[in-house]
Amino acid sequence: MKKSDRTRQDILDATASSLATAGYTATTVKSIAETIGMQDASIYYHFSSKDELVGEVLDIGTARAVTAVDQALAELPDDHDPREALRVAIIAHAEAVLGGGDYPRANVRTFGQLPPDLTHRHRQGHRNYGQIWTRLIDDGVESGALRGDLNRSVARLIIIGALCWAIEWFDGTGDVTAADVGEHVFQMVVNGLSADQLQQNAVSV
Amino acid sequence: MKKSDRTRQDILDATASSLATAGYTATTVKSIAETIGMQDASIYYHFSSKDELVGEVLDIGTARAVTAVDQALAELPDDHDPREALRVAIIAHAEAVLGGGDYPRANVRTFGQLPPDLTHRHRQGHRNYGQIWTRLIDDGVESGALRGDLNRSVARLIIIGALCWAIEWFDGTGDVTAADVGEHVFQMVVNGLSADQLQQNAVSV
DNA sequence: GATTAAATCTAGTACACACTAGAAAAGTCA
DNA sequence: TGACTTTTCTAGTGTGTACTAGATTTAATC
Repeated sequence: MKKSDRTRQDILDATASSLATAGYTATTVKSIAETIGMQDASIYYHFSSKDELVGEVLDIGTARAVTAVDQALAELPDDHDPREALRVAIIAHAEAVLGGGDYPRANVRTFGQLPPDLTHRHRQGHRNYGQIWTRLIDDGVESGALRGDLNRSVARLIIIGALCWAIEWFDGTGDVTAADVGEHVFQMVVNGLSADQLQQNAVSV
Repeated sequence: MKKSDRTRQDILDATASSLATAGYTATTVKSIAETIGMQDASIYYHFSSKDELVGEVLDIGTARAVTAVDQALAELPDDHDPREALRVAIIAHAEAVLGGGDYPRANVRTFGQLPPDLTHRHRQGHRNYGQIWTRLIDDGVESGALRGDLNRSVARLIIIGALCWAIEWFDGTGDVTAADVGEHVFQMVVNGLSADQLQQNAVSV
């Protein structure tokens, strides 16, 4: 019983790592098995198919990202500015996906590469995650902190997109951290790049 | 001579379409051949390998995106505001990648799914494209129109990322157009979401 | 230590893929 | 029409993939 759990975890970890760096297609059952020193057939004692294994990795990734953002928001004071909530959520997302473990990275990295079944399976998870952001933006607009002349859904997807695409170029080397990327996204989408804007939250990297 | 050119173009078009909607792995030589009513082996009379064919599609896509942005910038008056240049470039990119043909879409859609050889082959093209944006941001900062306290490289990648990721959710249905997406990206990253900001370029969708 | 259960391995199957060789067909032009 | 070229097809090869069946080993229990 114990042995099985440990091996199962090893398989999940190896899969998450491979998905995060190599993508879905390049992540083969054989390569996963090799990483943990097993034969590929042995994987099937623990998981019934590649996609069930991948699906479980992606579920964990979604859960971790949601937890990271929820936790960051929970730590805010009760009377926080809606913009501060957005800032905290953006940075939490950036740290989870860029600086965090392989699971959330696997999730974003393989987005758009998955077979239809897996794509469909995770649509609901993504919707739930999107609702966190919908609420943040709605709060901001309704409180008057954020402008209301833009399409909120488009705005939400642009924020998430800027963050998700960062996985394609951010490598953690250099002196820009995952939190720095989040701070930049916040500065840009909330305060704007324009020099005419307020810069009370200016940051230099 | 004529027949061959037409067939070759059909193959390129079918490949671009498949890459843009299904991605690299799901785009098989057989599926391309089926689309244009041929046997898969016949493709090899026109192209020596799948990756040479895909590479050519991606080259065309890059070229079209570059042309679209360059052309939009060329139409600006000589004394334009650097922010207006950024706006025009962002909208041109959005229209080329979201509303344009399959070739630029194929380029963005397959980014991160390509085998190492193809990735390497297109790195230079992407670098050249990035330089257009580097120049736009540098102009803005040096003229004082854009704030200079942010990392320009990170800012550039965030803008491009917000635009590129839109391909994952934008479908052209509904009443949001590709240009609307571009306008939103501009409004957000330049003027900012914050209600405190200037809204002289406000847009409603 | 013997018996049972859990975990892994060996050795395969079937299939989809990119790609090849050579025959057949279609097109070109005197 | 007939000779020639260009284009496409038929029929395959080899490779890598997910996955299976059954033997074999390792661990747990009495």
